Amino acid sequence: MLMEKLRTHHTRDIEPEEMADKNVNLAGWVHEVRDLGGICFVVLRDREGMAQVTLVKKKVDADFFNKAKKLMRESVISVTGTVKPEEKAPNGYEVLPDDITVLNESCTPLPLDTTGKVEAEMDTCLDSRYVDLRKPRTSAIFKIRHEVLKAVRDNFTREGFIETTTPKVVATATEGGTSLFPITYFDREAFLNQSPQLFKQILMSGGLEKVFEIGPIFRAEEHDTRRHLNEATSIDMESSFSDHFDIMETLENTIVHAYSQVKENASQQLEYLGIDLEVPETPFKRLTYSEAIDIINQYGKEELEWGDDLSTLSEHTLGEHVYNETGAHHYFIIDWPTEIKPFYAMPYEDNPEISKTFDMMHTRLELSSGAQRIHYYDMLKNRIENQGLDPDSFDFYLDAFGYGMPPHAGWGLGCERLLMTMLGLENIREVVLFPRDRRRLSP
RNA sequence: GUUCGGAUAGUGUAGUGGCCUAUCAUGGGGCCCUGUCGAGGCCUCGACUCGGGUUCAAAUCCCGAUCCGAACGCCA
Repeated sequence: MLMEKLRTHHTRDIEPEEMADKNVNLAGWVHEVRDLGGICFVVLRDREGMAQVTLVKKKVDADFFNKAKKLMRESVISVTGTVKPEEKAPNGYEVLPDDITVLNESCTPLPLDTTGKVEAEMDTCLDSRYVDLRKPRTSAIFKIRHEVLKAVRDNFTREGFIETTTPKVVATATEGGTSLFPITYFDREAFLNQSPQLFKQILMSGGLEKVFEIGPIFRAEEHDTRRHLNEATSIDMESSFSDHFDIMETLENTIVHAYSQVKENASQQLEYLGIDLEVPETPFKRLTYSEAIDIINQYGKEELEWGDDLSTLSEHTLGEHVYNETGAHHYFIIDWPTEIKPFYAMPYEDNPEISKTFDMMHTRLELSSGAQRIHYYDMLKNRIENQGLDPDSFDFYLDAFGYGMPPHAGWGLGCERLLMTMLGLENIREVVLFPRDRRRLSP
């Protein structure tokens, strides 16, 4: 049998009135079988939706009827039949089958229920992702993820950025701080890269002017929360002849475009998830770090001093305060103390205690951080030394600053955090097909 | 890593010392049923994480292990 005969249409392609009495081939999984005695409904599910296949006992061959009602849930089938508009059927039509071919029978019992009658815990779902993904709710998340990534690419492209890919296997623990995963690279030690940061800056020296990258980042931190992954997807950009305020606008535009494209192109998926998506309004509120500390000290349960990093609790205090004041989830914290930001952050010329940096927050979570970068060789080398790092291990990076590095700025945005906040999901693992966390290495 | 909580059929659960031959739902098998859409009715199958201990008696109490969840911490 030729493969194209297995399917002529997806379930959603069928227009009941236009296609009445037409012959179609559907292919997919047996979602459910409802045997009422004299009539039997087989619900076929494909990626796009579901179709009801109806068999009337009196009108079809007895063997065919008995075979259909014994179909196992989640077996893969192909159905040849005619379209019949039918008000009583779920999508306004049903298919009266001439033949049902079992392409591959499913075992029983299933590792989890795909129909939504019985919930499964996340661990169960992740262990059996191949079945979990057949739940319309789960696959909706990944269709939306696709729309987000597509929108992000669209937005960068229309703003004149070019897409790049940089190495994920790197020679040195480039930035200190976070732990890296060591690997063996032939006879040498290497690491999985924690961020494309240094490479995208080198590309500014390379004259590409505006670049972006969407790719994996790896962090060997033993964190154990619902918002951390050890392998995540980072949306990164770097832009020459720009300062931090310029790229904050790009970030706002990226977020807004992602939201509006999802709203436009994934309405069915949003419905599955029960989400009425609100596109955020720009500009996002800009709060200085000093103002943030004042708010936390005034409204929070802890005292922070200027120069402290924000704790989880204080992020929540701040996020809730901003939401109550503005009704918006997204906001910026700008002008951070230079000391608590990475070595490449550019200090203000008139006040080097603070830097041209920002974090972009969602009510309970940091989504992005960015900065204008230091583009002067000597200044950068000093900052590396001041932070207790060895400038020699940064040669491949520092060299790029000696031969015409333009002023530039950039940010990194966590793809998964963007998605989880967009969809109001509690656990970041829900938006990753095969999440890597402290404990999970397979599937 | 710290603190707290949990582990019962394939899945999700009820069950705080004897009434457990373990509840309910879903699912599998069987029977009935012509319009279901979480179809319905009847029958049936299928489980107490592991190892010690206390007790006449442990799913239940205690100790240890393993695994899981939540908050925090860590996260240039």
